[in-house]
Formats: sequence, C-alpha cells, structure tokens
Amino acid sequence: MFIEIDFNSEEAFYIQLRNQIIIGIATNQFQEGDTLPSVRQLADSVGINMHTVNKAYSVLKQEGFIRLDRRKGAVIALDANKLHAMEELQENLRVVLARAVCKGVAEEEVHQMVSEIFREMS
Amino acid sequence: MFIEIDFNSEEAFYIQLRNQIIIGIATNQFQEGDTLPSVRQLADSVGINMHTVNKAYSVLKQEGFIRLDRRKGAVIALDANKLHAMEELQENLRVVLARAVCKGVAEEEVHQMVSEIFREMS
DNA sequence: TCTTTTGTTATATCCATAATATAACAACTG
DNA sequence: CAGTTGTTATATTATGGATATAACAAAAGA
Repeated sequence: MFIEIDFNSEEAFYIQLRNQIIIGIATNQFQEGDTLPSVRQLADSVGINMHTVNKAYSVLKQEGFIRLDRRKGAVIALDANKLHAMEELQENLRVVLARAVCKGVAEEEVHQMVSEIFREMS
Repeated sequence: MFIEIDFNSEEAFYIQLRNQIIIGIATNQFQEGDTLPSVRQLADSVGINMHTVNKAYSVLKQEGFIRLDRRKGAVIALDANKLHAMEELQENLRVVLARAVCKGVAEEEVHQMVSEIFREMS
C-alpha cells in the first residue's frame, strides 16, 4: 500500500496518515492481523518525523482501528463498536450533506456517490 | 434560529458557528437574502469574542455561503459552484464512509441514513 | 552473547492557529 | 449628533502540530 504525505495540504500530517490507513483498511489493502510499518520506517519513507507517525498510530489505536503489540508493532485490529460508529457517521454526514445541499446537490446524486464509493471499496 | 457554542467540544468555536449556520441554511431556517446577527451581537449572545464570530463569517464568505454587505451585514448568498461542491463532497464521503465500513456499517444503512438526513433537511 | 531494531517515554524547541482584549476608523442608521 | 455597524490593526495567551535528541527495555537476528 502506498502512503504519502501532501506537504501542501492544510490537513495535519498525522491526520493524513490516519485517513489513508483507514481507507486502506476499508479497501482491504490492509487486513485484520496485518502489521503496519514501524514508526521509524514509515517516517523515513514518507519524509516526516518519527513522532508524527507515532501520533497517527496512537490515534488509530484510540479510535479502535489497530492494536499496538510489543513484539509485532502496529497490527490491524478493529473493535467494531457499531453503535458508536453509526452515531459518529450521522454527525459527520449531517455537516457534509448540509454543505452539499446548500450548493444544489440533490439527494439522488448523493446516493449515487455513496454507491460509487462502496463499489470502489468492496 | 438557535446558535450555541459547546465549550467542551474539541472543535474550534468558529468552526462550530460555521457548521451550525450551514445546517441552518440547509434546513431553510436561513433563507437567501436573510441577514445574520451582527458580529458583536452574536458574540454577545453566545458568549464569545467578536473576532471569533468575525472569523466564522469570513470563512462562510470565502466558502460561498454568505455575502458581506457594508450596510446590511452578513447576508445569506449562495454561490452554488456545484462542480466544486461535488468534488468536496466526494473527498469528505470517502473518509467518512471508510471509517464506517471498517466498523461494520453496511451500504444500505448508509443509504437509509442519507435519506433520513435529507428528510430532516427538506 | 552481541548488535540491531523495535516501541515507548521524556524533554525541548519552533511555528501556526485559536481565542481573547483594546482600540481605532469610516460608513450607515435613527 | 449619537449609536451601531463592518473592518482593520496590534498584542497577548494558550494550545496543538511538527521536529530534534535522547534514553531505555524488550524483542529479533546473527
């Protein structure tokens, strides 16, 4: 899987890493039990500091996407708290969809886009 | 329309204001041509600084949701750049849906939630 | 065993951003 | 004229993002 940093983005580096890894899990490029690169290794390969990668991993652990093993490192391990995920999804969608609606995006267009994204991820 | 600040939220005050106003527009609580409270007035009523409200308004203008009129103040005025809105929507959905998918949320559940949010907003 | 790599923790610094506090000015309102 | 408006400027404080070293215990490989 290719992970890279957009140094011109306004998004924090550790957020970019987190999002890319989450998308990697959703697209099955990372699977349950797979190990992520070591913090030093990933930091080196994308050109940022070790602690920034460490922060991304810490957030991913705190949010229930990986497990930090003393011997194996960062291991993909989902604690699927679906109730919590649904609440988070709803709050996120409320803002994201409101923005789109204001700009004239229709409901059918959103449904189509959702379907397309699921197609990409399956 | 009720605007309020969650002082315990991790979200920046000006982002909270921005999102609530956008949701207000999407739900027709604010309509094209309506004026928002003056920066001093809104700052006073929600208990934050004038400049924080000013920043929220500046962002809303920059993102094409309001127009800043010398005499009327902040006026709801949408420049509906739909192409841009669709691109932004897609990028946002990619991350938001990936998070949900990892936690076991199914495509139908997303479609249902989208429909429900559109029902709330119409 | 020795060496290397690993995760982890602890400081420290630098910079940008968020939020606040005054202040001032031009323009509009009553 | 007095009050309110948007706007701009400056300054301060606090927080968060990113980096730089450094150190240590545990695991892995030779």
